[in-house]
Parts: sequence; structure tokens; C-alpha cells
Amino acid sequence: MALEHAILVSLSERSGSGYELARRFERSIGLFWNATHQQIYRVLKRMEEAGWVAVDLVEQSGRPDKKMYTVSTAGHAELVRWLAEPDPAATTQELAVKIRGASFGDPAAVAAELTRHRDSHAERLDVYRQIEKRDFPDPAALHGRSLHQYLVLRGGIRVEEGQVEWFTEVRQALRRDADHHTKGTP
Amino acid sequence: MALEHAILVSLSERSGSGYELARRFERSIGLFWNATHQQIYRVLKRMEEAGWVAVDLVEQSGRPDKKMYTVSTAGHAELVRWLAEPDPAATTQELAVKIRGASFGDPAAVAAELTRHRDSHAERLDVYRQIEKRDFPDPAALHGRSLHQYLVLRGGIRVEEGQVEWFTEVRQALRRDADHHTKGTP
DNA sequence: CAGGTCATGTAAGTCGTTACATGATTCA
DNA sequence: TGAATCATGTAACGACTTACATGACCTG
Repeated sequence: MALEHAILVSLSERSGSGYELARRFERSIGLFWNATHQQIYRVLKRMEEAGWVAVDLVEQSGRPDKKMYTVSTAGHAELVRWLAEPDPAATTQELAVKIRGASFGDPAAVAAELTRHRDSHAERLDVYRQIEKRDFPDPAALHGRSLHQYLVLRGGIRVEEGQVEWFTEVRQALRRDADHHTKGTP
Repeated sequence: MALEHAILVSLSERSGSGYELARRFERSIGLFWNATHQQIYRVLKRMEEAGWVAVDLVEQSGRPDKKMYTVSTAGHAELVRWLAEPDPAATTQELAVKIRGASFGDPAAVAAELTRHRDSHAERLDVYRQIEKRDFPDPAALHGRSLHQYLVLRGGIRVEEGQVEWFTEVRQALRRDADHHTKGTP
């Protein structure tokens, strides 16, 4: 349910129409998010009613009219609020949106949220590793059904390892960048 | 939309009620799949109507009656069919279900599907790495918005790397296991 | 005796996908 | 001329979540 916020981030980077947003979601933002144009049109309408975006109707010769969307003051405030809000149920996708949008709010708050999520993923990883030790002490001897169960567990371990490493990398980079700024180096 | 097949795998491992299935999805299968009990009840009803599962009403003293579900011949056939069917749009979760259920069908077909997905993830990884080289040749110098964009790209690269490695590991393990069987060692 | 577990279900709402519709322009 | 791109939208359906309802048993 953070499509609204993904759109706020994208529109903060550059204003655009619903159609343009749909194209962006196919490309750069689509690395971690996908949304159809119908979905985007409906959410944009909702966001307009909520006052998060302003619409500017652009008439074009030949091509159909365009609705250019721009983030309003209220929309920016909502983005800042959401970026700083802790969400223990956030998916990796949502966290990626927060990272991408960090400069439109408080990067330190985003870094703090990442620390919390890194810790909870590290806990999960620990649980998985304990299951691995307890239930599969001799992986080389496995075959058939228990081998397949083990391989899925290995996948879970790999995913959690990756998350923990990535969150750590991002946290460090965000802090290094913040230090840079306080030291006066742009 | 492969909840049906995840349930078929789980019921193939052991018959059970909707309630029990919901608990399993919270635990072992929940490593890579989550489903609420309401969802499971509705899907089970659909599966019963399709003839994929048979129901046995078990009366219990004290506790409410149980509906024990068992995979039918038609359900097993459907699972075998699905396991062997190539699906270029399959998510990692769905592939994990196929791995976990491989022994109920043809493990070689599952291994072939994994090869295809490993290749497509390797291609994606290549694209991401090219973007990295082209747009972020000097990561250490990045700051602010472009740093944040780079960090998200790094996340995408990590995810794809992890997938490629995992699929490779699983493929090799499945093949080693198949060789074992053909050589007569159980 | 309050709270958790076993066990199933209805109802309402949100979210997302798929199909369809329009209509001009550009390119092969 | 047929397909693709630009640009928006309606309608219907399917998937999934959240809240509510029931009722007995067991544990602290």
C-alpha cells in the first residue's frame, strides 16, 4: 500500500503524467516496483482528492491532452512523515522506496529504520541457521524430500544474508554522506 | 496464484485440516509463503469442487469437527503437471514451492525450469551491472540523490546475484541426487 | 476466570489485474 | 496499411485483508 509514496518519490524527482509514471515504473523504478497504468491512474485520482498532488492540464496538438502532476506542499509533508515513520511490517520494496526518496526527507530517519530492519532480519537469519544445524547436520548425506526441504531453507538463509548485508551497506553509506555534509564538503 | 499448488505440496507431505495448513504456512512453509486461514479455507473449497482434494469429516469430542483434506489422484496429476510446466513469469516463491515439491513429480523437470530462471536472472544481473558502470563509475564520490539511486541499484544487484547462486546450487544438488539414484545408491 | 488454542466460517472492503474503448500520430 | 506510441479512462473480476462470530476446551 505504499504505491502512493512510490509515486510521491517519483514525482518529487520529476513531475509527469500518469502515462509517464507508468513508463518509469516499467524502467528505473521497476527494478523494485511494478504497477499498471490503470492502477496508477486510480491512485493519482485519490491522491489529487487528498490534496497530495496538483494537476495541470496541458493541451497538446495532435496527441491527447496531458494531466501533469506535481507534488503539493501537503504531498511533500506526507512523504516526509512516511519516510520517518517506523514500519516493522515494511517489505524490502517499501524500504527501497524509502532509500530512493531519502533526500526528500530526513536521511538519518531512514537510516534508523534500516537499522531496525537489519536487526530483525539478522534475528530471522539466526533462527534459520539454528534450524539448519538442528534438522540438517549432514547436508551431503541428504537426498529426496529432505534434500529439497534443505535447499529451500538454504534459499531463505541466502535471502536473509543478502538483506542484512545490503541494509548494513546502505546504513554506512547514508551516515558517511551525512558526515560529509556536516563537515562542509558538498 | 500458486497457493493451490503450495497446498497440494503441503498436503502431499501430510494430510491435514484447513486450520493445520494455516499453522504450517505460518511456520515451515511460511519461510517463503504466507496465507491467512480465510484464504486457505476458500481455496480448499475451490480445490474440493475441482476434485483435487478429498474431504473426510472427523468428529471430535470437545473440539469442533475437523475436515481432513487428502490429495486425490486428480490433485496429484495436477501437481505433476504444474511441476513440469515452464513458467517464465514464476516468482522465486513459486520456484521454492516447486523445489520443495520436486519429489512428488519429476525433479529433472524442476531442475530444467531452474536453469531457465537462472539464465534470465543472470541476464538481468548483467543489465544492472552495465547500468552501474555507465551511470555510477565512481561510487565513492556519490552523495545525496544519486547516492540513494546507486544504493537501490546495489540492492537489485545483490538480489540477482543471490538468486543466480541459489538456483545454481539447487540445480547441482538435484542432479547429484538423480545420479545417486541411477547408480543404485539410495 | 481470563486468555490462549482448536476449528470453521460470513461479510465487507481494498487492492490489483485483465479486457475493452477511444482517437490521433508516426514509422516501416 | 498495419503496428506502435501517446494518453486517458470504464467495467468487471479475482485476490487478499480485516473484522466479526461461534463455541468448547485447557492452562495459569
